[in-house]
Amino acid sequence: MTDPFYITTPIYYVNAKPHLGHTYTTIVTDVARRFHAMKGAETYLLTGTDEHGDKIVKAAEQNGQSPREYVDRISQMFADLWPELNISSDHFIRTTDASHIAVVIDILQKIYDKGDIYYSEYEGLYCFGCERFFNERELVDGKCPDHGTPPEVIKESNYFFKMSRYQQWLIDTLKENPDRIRPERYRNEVLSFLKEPLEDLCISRPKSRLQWGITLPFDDRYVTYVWFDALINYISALGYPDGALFKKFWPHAHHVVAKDILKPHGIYWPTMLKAAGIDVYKHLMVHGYWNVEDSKMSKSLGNVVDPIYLKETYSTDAIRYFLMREMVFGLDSGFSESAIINRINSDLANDLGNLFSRVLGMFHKYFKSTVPHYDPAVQNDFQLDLRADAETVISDYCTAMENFEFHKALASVWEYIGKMNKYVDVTAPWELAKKKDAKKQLDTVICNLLEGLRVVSGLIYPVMPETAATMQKHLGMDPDRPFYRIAEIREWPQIPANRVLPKAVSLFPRIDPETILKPEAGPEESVSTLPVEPEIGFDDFSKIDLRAATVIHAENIPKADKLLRLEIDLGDHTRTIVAGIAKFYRPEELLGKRIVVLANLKPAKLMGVESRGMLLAAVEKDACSVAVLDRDIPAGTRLK
RNA sequence: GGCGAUGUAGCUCAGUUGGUCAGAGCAUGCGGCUCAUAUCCGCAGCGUCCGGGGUUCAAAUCCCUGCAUCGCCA
Repeated sequence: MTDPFYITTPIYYVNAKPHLGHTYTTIVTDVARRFHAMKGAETYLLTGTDEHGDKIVKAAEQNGQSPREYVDRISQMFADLWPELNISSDHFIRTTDASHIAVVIDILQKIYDKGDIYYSEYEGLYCFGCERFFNERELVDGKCPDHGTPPEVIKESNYFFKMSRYQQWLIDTLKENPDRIRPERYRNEVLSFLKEPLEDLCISRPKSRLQWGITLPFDDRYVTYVWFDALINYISALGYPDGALFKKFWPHAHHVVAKDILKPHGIYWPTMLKAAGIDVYKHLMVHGYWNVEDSKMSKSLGNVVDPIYLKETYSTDAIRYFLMREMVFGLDSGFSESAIINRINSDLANDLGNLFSRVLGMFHKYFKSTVPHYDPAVQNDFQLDLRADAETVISDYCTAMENFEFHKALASVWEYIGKMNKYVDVTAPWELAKKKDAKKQLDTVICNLLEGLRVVSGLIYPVMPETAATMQKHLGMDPDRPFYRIAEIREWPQIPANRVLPKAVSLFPRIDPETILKPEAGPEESVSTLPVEPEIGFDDFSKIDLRAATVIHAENIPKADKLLRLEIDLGDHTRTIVAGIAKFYRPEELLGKRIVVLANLKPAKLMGVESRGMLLAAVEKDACSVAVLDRDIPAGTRLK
């Protein structure tokens, strides 16, 4: 009856810890899966990790581990995180799994036998420091952006997948299936990309450069390019080609990805599937980015986007709600802790939590915790009809959820919550309780409110499963039922008369923004009153590698009104640093200055620019002065 | 440089085919209730619907142009 529902996250690249972006994507898939289960579908949720490629080898080296040890460790961090956020996948795939590797080899061989893979020589600009090719655009003044050295032209032979052969087919199939890639803007993006001739895809890396990958079945001197390997996870996980899961779920595949990996999923993957003789996935759902504003100046950005920090500070359900309510699927959204607190306080605490509390409070007070008899005949004494409104909200909600318009789905539920609050106000049960002849009315009013809460609890389940369960427990519903199907939620009334309900609890305590956002005051406000840091010894100081450096280039970073990007000369090499002084210095003011740089600071990415070190400056709220050396000294000289 | 998108109240955004379209939520101010987590309900603002031109009886909505922001591509 209801189609099976197969939904995937991308497999996450294990060169970094899980962060907010991974969290959002994965929660989306979990919410969608739970919703489809409510519609009666058999569901399958796949996530996992992508573990091959040269970036992994580098990251492992930096951590002093073998690639295997490293990927095991990071992969486990992902696997451990999802249950913390109430996400349970049906399978967690790793591209280092033997079963996955076997399928990749199978697909490669199939496409190779078909004649869609050929061997060819390639010439390009190669940086030996980075161990990778660059194209002209990526170079800065013709030099490697990381090493400051000019790349060399080298020739390399590789295997290529004839992606170009499927260009017209891909265009046609996208036009025949206008909703394959959603939202529409991303479909248009892919189509516009396809207006230009498609280049064939290089799918191998010589082992002289990279060993950490899947060896090509037809040439053991090469390993498979990481994207070609990775995408296949979506079918290898289901036991392609003959697995029962593959047969059942693959025709109903929905991939959820962030917009940065639109091209591999919108172009590489369908052409790969076509070449291998496999049907294309049903939907590719593309979402935007969370633009993070750090509200706590002294806390690193990393902390705020750390899923565990968020969960521990705000609760899993609150974070899930915030992410689903705040972002319009497909568009970018702002992320800040004050926005989270705002949502929690107004939507969760004031609207839903307080409604739950006031309804159950009256119920226990007026009915001694025992559910009264529901008499539909007593309806209509008031202008509001919670039962009819429930029908409407359930329909609106379902439509929105099916279209991945989670924010709309939740907004419609909250509209209903608003109606319930209004209903309490208009019916004024506390007045009815005082009148002797209004018992029947009071019964009906409370029953309607309990039923309304039941509907709400059912609908919020995909987003807030814990809260749904708590509400249902206090409404006397079956505690063993994880969720209710849409068709069941529609039935009204359902809460049995005479059932005794447990005392209410507070679903969402209000959060005082001060307690979370205040404690670690930013250096901006408090520098003048801060005591000097605790004493350190000389050995502590000697860990700090300060160097004289000359600014050879400076520019503003687009979109970042506080940041400047500086190229600095350190004597034997140059490097890029990012400085948060754009409000006080124009780029040209800094050119040629002899500044002081903390040279052994761990690199960090700011607004997409990697900063390798930081300059020293005296900073307060409205002023800033960069430390400069007052006499000539060679760049690179150490300060001590 | 090419293609595309967006620009609506302090903030985040709805506004389908041009005619109650000037809206919602949050924030702000005022009033009301007391069942409730100082919550809830009601009322009130503030907008040159980016600027300029045009089509039309009528445009936030269509056309042209300028500016700004963003995305993709080169």
